[in-house]
Amino acid sequence: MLDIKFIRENPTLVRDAARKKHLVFDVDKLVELDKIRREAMTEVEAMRAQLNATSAEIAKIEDEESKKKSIEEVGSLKSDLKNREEKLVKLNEEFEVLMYAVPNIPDPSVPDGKTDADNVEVRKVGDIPAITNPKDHITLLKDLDLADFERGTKVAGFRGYFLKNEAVILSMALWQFAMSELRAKGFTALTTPSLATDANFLGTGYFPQGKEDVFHTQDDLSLVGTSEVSTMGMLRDEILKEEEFPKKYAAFSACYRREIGTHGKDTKGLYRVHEFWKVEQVVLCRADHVESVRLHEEITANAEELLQKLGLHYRVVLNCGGDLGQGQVKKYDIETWVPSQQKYGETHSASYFHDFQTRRLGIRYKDSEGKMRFAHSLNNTAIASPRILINILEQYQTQDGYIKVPEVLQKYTGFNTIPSKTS
RNA sequence: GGAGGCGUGGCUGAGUGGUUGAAAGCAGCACACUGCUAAUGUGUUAAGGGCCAAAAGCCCUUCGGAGGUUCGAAUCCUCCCGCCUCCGCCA
Repeated sequence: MLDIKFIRENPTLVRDAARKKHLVFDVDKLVELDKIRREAMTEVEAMRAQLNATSAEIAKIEDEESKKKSIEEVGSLKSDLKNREEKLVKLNEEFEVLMYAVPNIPDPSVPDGKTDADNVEVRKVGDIPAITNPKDHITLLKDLDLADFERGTKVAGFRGYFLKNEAVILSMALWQFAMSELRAKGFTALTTPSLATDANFLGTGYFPQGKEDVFHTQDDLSLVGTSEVSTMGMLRDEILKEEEFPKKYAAFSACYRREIGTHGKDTKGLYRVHEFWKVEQVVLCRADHVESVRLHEEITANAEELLQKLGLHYRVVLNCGGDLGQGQVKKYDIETWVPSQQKYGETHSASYFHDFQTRRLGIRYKDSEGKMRFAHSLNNTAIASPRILINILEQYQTQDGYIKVPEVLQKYTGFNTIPSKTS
């Protein structure tokens, strides 16, 4: 959500933002509605003022007879007011719908483009591992008895899976590794609720537009697709202390995604699943663009450092306008090398929002001049598993059929290799 | 599952139908004073919004949330949410 005053003064910026993000949004309609709404508001408020003044007078009247008379006189004013209030409520509802659909303004450095195919590569890090005839992760998982997809779908339906044996331990090692690294950088470790109320989804920008993408329960709670929802929600309606900034959280939770728009895509294996686990970096800072940018680079670097320590080859891409979410100002995706496909697959996503989320969530602080301000927010993946297992298994496979465990994980796994089970 | 209690400003906490947007304390800010670095005194400090070019000013809304009663509600009624206590149940 943006400040209506900003929208009023900069309709062109909003219009351009929608165009760049390839979103349909009618700014002129919003500005016009805002005008009508304010006129109605002024009217209603004037009537309320009159009513309030009259009530105050009535309180002072001693004589019962004239008191009664004054009370009767208020009647018509009240019914008139009620009518106008009802109209105003409707206008406000319409206004709110549009306000929740306003796109945030992308940074000028965001390239034009429609889909992820138009994203711009920023850098490649590490070397493409030299593996002849690499097996894909599904084959590896089956050969080494690390997953069961058949019974996964039996139990959980399409995209269901069981991880088994070393794959389980490897996943847990990854979470521990990510947590330890981030804690060493001053992040606060959290486990967060996977079930959350609508307000949290609305506040982070996933609702109302993305309502179809999440699982709902019969108790008005929905399953989060990322712990960003619950972590940001944790601070909803709070007034924070400026000196606490930047607040950095390493938030771990199960994540659930319906993947309704992707039915035909990535139907095999661990790349696109309904249920996974993720350590997420969530950061709040003071309302300062430069600080947001600095931290955005920092959380991107944090994720890269994890990948480097894991010895994985990856690249960073700058997402184009069409590949940005409604609230995102700028986003880097980190794509990690998948040898069997000879291409990169998305494993991380780092974005910043300015005050788009915090304005919806009501996360504020008092600045040094005593002015109330909305904080800025950012987030990035640290490690999402099982997806990252694809890259590890494939990049660490050997010609002999076993898989080496990345050195930094060995102290968590307690083993150095995942042996081949096939003879 | 049963019974009861509670939810007030950054924090603690008073307030049960009419200048109460809300006492008091703490914290914050400003000024004054003190030769000692923190105390004392005085004043001041809620948020969101509308009118306005802006300031000043005026006005509206907000005492967990949503409705209702009333000329008038933090205060009465209904529902919902959250917290606490006791009993039961389960581990």
